[in-house]
Amino acid sequence: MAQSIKIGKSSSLKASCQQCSLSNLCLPLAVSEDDLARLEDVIQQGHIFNRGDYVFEQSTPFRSCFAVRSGAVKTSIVTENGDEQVTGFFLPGELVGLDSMSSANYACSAKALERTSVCELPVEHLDDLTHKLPGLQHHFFHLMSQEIQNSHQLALMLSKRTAEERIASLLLSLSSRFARRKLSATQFNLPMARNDIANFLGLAVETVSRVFTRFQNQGLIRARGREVELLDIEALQGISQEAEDQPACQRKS
Amino acid sequence: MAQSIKIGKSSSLKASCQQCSLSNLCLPLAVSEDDLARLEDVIQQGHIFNRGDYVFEQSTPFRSCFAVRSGAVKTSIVTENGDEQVTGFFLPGELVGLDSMSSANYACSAKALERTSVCELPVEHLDDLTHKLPGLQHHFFHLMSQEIQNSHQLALMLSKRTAEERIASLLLSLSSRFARRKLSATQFNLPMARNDIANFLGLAVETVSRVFTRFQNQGLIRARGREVELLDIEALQGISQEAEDQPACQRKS
DNA sequence: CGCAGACTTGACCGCGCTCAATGCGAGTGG
DNA sequence: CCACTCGCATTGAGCGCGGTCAAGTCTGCG
Repeated sequence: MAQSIKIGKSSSLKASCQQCSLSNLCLPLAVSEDDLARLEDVIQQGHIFNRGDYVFEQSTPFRSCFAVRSGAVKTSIVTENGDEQVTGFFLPGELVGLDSMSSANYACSAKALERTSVCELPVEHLDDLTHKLPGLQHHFFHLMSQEIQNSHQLALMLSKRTAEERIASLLLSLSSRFARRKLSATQFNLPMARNDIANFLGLAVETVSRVFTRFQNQGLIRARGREVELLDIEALQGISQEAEDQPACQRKS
Repeated sequence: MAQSIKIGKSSSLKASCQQCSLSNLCLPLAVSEDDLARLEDVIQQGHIFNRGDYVFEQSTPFRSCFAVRSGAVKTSIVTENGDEQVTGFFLPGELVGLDSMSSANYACSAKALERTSVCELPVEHLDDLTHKLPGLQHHFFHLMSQEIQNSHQLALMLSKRTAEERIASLLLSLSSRFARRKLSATQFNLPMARNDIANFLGLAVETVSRVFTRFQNQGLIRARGREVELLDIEALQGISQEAEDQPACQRKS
């Protein structure tokens, strides 16, 4: 199923967290240099997954969180009925599995959207570590609370936003996350299929497709398959935050 | 604004967490008896809020989480545009504010839906405590991860469920949470207005109203204002989990 | 008693879903 | 090299759920 390759004997390819180009995203300032050394003993680097592989599957025993190093991961929950909800997309530097912390089993499945490498953080060791390093505990609380906030933002989108607003928001979110990694904010490849976008945003695939072409006709984006270029970011921001009231400048009183 | 009454000099009305009837919900088994004593030193009990009072407000400095002791609280986020999303309802024994943990400011507002008393857990002290009590850290990780899961379930509802399914789900959720506190699972008062239900479930107030009367006409519930009686829980469960496919017994192959 | 806010009910309509057909690119095998 | 297939994406036609707008009713409170 999931093809996981452990690399070497730990010395050869075991790049340290200190040298990792993502360290400022993945573990920002939370821990001192000394502490980093301890952390590295615990983290298992170099798991590789191919497109479609599961990093972990819902309802299997919870063992670890995973930091995405390269590639991309989507998480989703499945109900008894079999319908699925994509709950998030995770890009390099982001942490997957926080929704299962201290649970017996994984609360969602995590699937690689493309060839992806991750670092594994086994919880058993994490418990010890967070106990010894107060900064790390803080950091986890912070990451988890942000995960909650993200999910609340998603709920707001799903319940209040139109199709165009949702898609503009998603494009901008991806854009800023690429920018954080010093990649182009205006030109990138979508790691996920239209289907995943639709599911995540609570839309039909056809609607996603239609909005993409509409945006293209309006000159807001240029899209060919998964290649996307944002041509008018300000307009997209305007769409993504559209209020239901008229903007102040147009209101009567 | 928020009328917060600190009670006595701590000895008189300061019921201990051990004696609190909600302790098994609020702090289940996570800490030993000795540890409970330490915890009690930190928790401030007896804040009282009237209907409509804010327990805390979005974007004000984050200081504490709050455990609901009696009454009910709703949390909501507000965007720049001014539209609001109710993100949760909190009943006695449940913890409010986890989405702001380790943030500078509260990520949402919390408003009392009726006369409500809460216990306050100041984070500064919590940091020390979780450091000393490994069980408590676990407990918080667990509560926060469940909060994420709840929010993901909400997202699933908002993006996949019909109006009837959403309302059936909410009624059943409230029912089981009342039951956990040894209250009737079939007869209770809704702590929130139709408006709040509508906002939470991503519906219009009118739709909520219509579904309530439809359920009533079908003999599933009896509702008069905020008084609700669930007459056919099994039917409601059936509705809440309705699959988009035909049930297996009716499928062709 | 009267008012304001919450709730209900009805008529209408539009966004986005459904169903169905077609287009397109990549991988496969003859 | 083309023919074929399979998955994914696009486009069009039609319609239904739930939103909007507008009255009307109920409830609690001063």
